[in-house]
Amino acid sequence: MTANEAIEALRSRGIRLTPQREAVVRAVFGAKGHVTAEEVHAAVRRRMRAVNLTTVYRTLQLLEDLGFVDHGHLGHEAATWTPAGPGHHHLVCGECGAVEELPVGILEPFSSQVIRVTGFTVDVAHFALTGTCRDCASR
Amino acid sequence: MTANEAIEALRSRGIRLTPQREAVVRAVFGAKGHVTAEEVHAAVRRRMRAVNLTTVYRTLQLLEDLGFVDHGHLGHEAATWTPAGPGHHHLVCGECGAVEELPVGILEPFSSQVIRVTGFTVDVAHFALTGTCRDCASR
DNA sequence: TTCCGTGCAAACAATTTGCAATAGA
DNA sequence: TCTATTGCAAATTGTTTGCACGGAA
Repeated sequence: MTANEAIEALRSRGIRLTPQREAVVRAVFGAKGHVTAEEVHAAVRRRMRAVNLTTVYRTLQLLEDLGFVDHGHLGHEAATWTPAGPGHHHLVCGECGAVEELPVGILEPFSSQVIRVTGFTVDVAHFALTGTCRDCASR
Repeated sequence: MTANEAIEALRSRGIRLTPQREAVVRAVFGAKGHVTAEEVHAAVRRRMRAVNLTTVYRTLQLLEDLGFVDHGHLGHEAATWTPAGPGHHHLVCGECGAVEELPVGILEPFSSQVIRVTGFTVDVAHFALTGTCRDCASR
């Protein structure tokens, strides 16, 4: 889904299209990777005079409810948003903060085992796993 | 490690043993499972007149630095502490909040694959995975 | 016109920090 | 004694909420 498609989807569902919402959509879909609400806020401000952080949060929430974006937690800090998609798992180094992305498929055997044993459907992408990266481990 | 052992270990390392610290140690080691700082605070208060929440946080931090306890995150709310140990992984149901514990061993094949491919040593127990439990999934 | 959406300020929860008073060793 | 530890209040960070005004449809 592209920014334009998301905007069109909003309109066709009868959801009011405001310049703020359009700007937030473009910021999330236009970002390279994960963005925090603050980052979206900053990006939006670059194009519009003033948009409230609250509005950014509310719009991200709306977009998530509609299934257009997802959010996850890379660590103790702010949540991050991405356009909705298959997602990937994150490994965050507790020492240096480096983030490594893994395709969710790598956890596939694990997820199926879990669902078989416990009935739990795992949402692998929501919380990151922490650990120690190669560089920090070798110190 | 038991509460008494932890207390003895503090003493033998020349770390000042205050009644507050002793109480926090007993609260964490005496709890059935994971406890939040608030819960430790409440438990401690049951035995002592007044201990500050700040002191509870500081003591938990100290105990963690010494390797006597670990903390993890089950969801968006408060962190939880447990006596240090092999740990287990947590699956939290996003719908109903049910928590399922898994021995970390179940992730062993995954962890070794990750360390082989990326060099990352995964700390499987720190953040919980989210998902949907059997009951909620069948609704 | 009619609500929905926005901005603002204030509320929130979990946790941390500065600093003076206090109490272990 | 002398420094580590405590308590208290205030600061922080990320996020949410209440409410009156303003703007999409």
